[in-house]
Amino acid sequence: MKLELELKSIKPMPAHQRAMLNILFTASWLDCTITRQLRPFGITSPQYNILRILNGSAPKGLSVLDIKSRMLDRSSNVSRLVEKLRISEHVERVPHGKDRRMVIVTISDAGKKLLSEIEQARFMDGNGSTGNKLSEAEALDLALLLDKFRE
Amino acid sequence: MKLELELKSIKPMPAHQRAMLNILFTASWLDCTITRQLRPFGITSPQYNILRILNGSAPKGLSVLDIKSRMLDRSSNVSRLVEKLRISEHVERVPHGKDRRMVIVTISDAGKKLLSEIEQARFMDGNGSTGNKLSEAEALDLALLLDKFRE
DNA sequence: TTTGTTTTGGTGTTAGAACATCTAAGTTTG
DNA sequence: CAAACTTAGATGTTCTAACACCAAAACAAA
Repeated sequence: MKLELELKSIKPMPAHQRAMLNILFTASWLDCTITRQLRPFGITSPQYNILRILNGSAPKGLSVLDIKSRMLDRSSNVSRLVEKLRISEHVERVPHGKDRRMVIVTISDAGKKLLSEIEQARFMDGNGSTGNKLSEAEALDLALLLDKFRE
Repeated sequence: MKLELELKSIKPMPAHQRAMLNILFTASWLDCTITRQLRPFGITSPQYNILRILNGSAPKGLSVLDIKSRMLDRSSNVSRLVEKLRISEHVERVPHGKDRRMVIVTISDAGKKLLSEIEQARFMDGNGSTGNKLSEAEALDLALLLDKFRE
């Protein structure tokens, strides 16, 4: 649906403002659907984000700051999120050998299992994952425009 | 900067996933810059959103549910946000004549003044508002792709 | 009318975001 | 070496998002 209809906006907006509001609105919409998809698995969206980051760098682990620099939302509190994931046994924490300030976090087997379960469920869900209405070329285009938007 | 660089991602991502992550990342980035711009004015980003909505429908006011349906982030708690804005005297609340369940919220003169101050400051800021690196056509394109993404 | 349902807005609760601050370990410099 | 500074991570605090739930008013049906 067009943004103007979603927001019941009457007056037409300038193109740049429309793009900006649309980014915020679409992200909020997307975050909402992801949260809904994750709920049955007892995991939150930032926790899921961390798990995917760790999975991407497995079998090597990452330090807390490394995780933070790779996160979508960099204002979040990685220490506490990692602690939650450790309690639910989806990640493991080992002190770094050389630098005793550092903690290396790795995804556990249970964490990997959870990720694949979630991936399966999302695939089953709405005949493929969210946002697949776009063609391959359009998805590439969208990503490029967003990169440029942030410049 | 390219998303892959921002997130220090090594492996190339499928186009749809890249678009999705880019939406979330860009929105988080955008929200962060907006929050920083609003800080000197003692107002939060959802509060600012409400003020703009009310300004758009002034001099008529809107009910709480009407505001909610027009918000970017629809999960937010409009009652409490409006109460904050009422305390800071940027909005006024009057009970609806006919339907005593309803409350009509309108922007105050102080609220309008704040909005124009913010607009000025944002214009002064980074030689125009955020996201202006896009051409008019690109901004239109981006908005269209986001509309399609949500389908 | 009375009873049940829907709509509108407010509130209670919990987890996390947004900030600052703190401790310990490492690094640099005099 | 010691003192100053930097870095990594944890923690304390405040505010709010995300949910559920509640009360009152309007509405509908018997």
